[in-house]
Amino acid sequence: MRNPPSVPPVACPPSVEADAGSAAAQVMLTLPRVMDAMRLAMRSQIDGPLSVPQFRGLNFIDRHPGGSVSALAGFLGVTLATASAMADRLVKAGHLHASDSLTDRRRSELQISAAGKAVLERMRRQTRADLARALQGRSPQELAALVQGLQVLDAAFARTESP
Amino acid sequence: MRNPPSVPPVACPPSVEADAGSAAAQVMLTLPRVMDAMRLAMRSQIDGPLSVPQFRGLNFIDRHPGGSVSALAGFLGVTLATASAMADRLVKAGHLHASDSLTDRRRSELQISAAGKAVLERMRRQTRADLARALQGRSPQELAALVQGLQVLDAAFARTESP
DNA sequence: TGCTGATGGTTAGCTCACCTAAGCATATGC
DNA sequence: GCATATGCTTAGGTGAGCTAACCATCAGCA
Repeated sequence: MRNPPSVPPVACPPSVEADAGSAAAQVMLTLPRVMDAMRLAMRSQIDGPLSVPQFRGLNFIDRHPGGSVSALAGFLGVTLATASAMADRLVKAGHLHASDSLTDRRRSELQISAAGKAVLERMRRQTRADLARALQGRSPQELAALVQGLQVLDAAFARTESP
Repeated sequence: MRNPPSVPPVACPPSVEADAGSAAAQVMLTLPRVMDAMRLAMRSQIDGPLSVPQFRGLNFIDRHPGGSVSALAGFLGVTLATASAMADRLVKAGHLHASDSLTDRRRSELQISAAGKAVLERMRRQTRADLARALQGRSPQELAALVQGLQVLDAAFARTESP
């Protein structure tokens, strides 16, 4: 049981009190709401109706060309079966193509297609714009606070993604 | 142009630059990851396997006893059909019970059951504890930044929930 | 060399969360 | 009193997730 450091080494004292518990409560309150908005923003895309998981998966393959289904599953935090099904749908939709690895014939290597890249790019921009619109009107201070807060979250929940 | 009240004007200048666009990008990056962790924390509950939407729904009814299916749908941001199905499952699971309204016989009034209340309470505590554990080790400053950031998000995406 | 176990994927079968479309019952407004 | 609006359900579909069972293939080793 540690008592809180009596004098936190900050130049600028935080204006809200927070411990891990109340931060957790705030996460439970806020995140689902915003995810809803994000899902909505993505679904309402004119042409490229990628779900949030599909968007993440496509992004992953974009950044890791030739990545395997297992790697995809690892990144998404789902089972192999789930990732396999998702890759299947993305291939069927023409966003990905899969080829057998030459060095390990069990493996299948995923590549993003030109069409997939285009969709991805459009989705990125559009969704980002939609979210940005919702954040319009927040002051620069608020936005800075938001980014900082999310970076903390990110660090706390980072799954080790290999470079 | 109002100056923004939810977060008091900070005396100390933000250490990150942020505009709505980059904040949006950070949201897209971070939120899905953390939602995954939250889903996981909820599913791994020994006894009360509520999904995130079910948890939210149960919470809503807990705070709004006698709430209708429409109200539930409105809160969750889903169609009536979806909310109806969800209420059905929750009733079947014994977490909720539904009764016909006396004043409007189309309406059905949802109440949380004692069992539901117990499950809800346990889930709340457990999930909160799980998330808090993930946030363990963050400094008080970081946690304060997180809470502030989330409050900004919350304000930006608040759906008007009736009193 | 051949067995054994780990790894990579797929298939089948299930639940839940979404949706749209269609339909039924009740309220309400003119 | 009839048209319209509201509350909800049913039917049918997709995607995301799971477990369990299974087939390949690879790698270690006796």
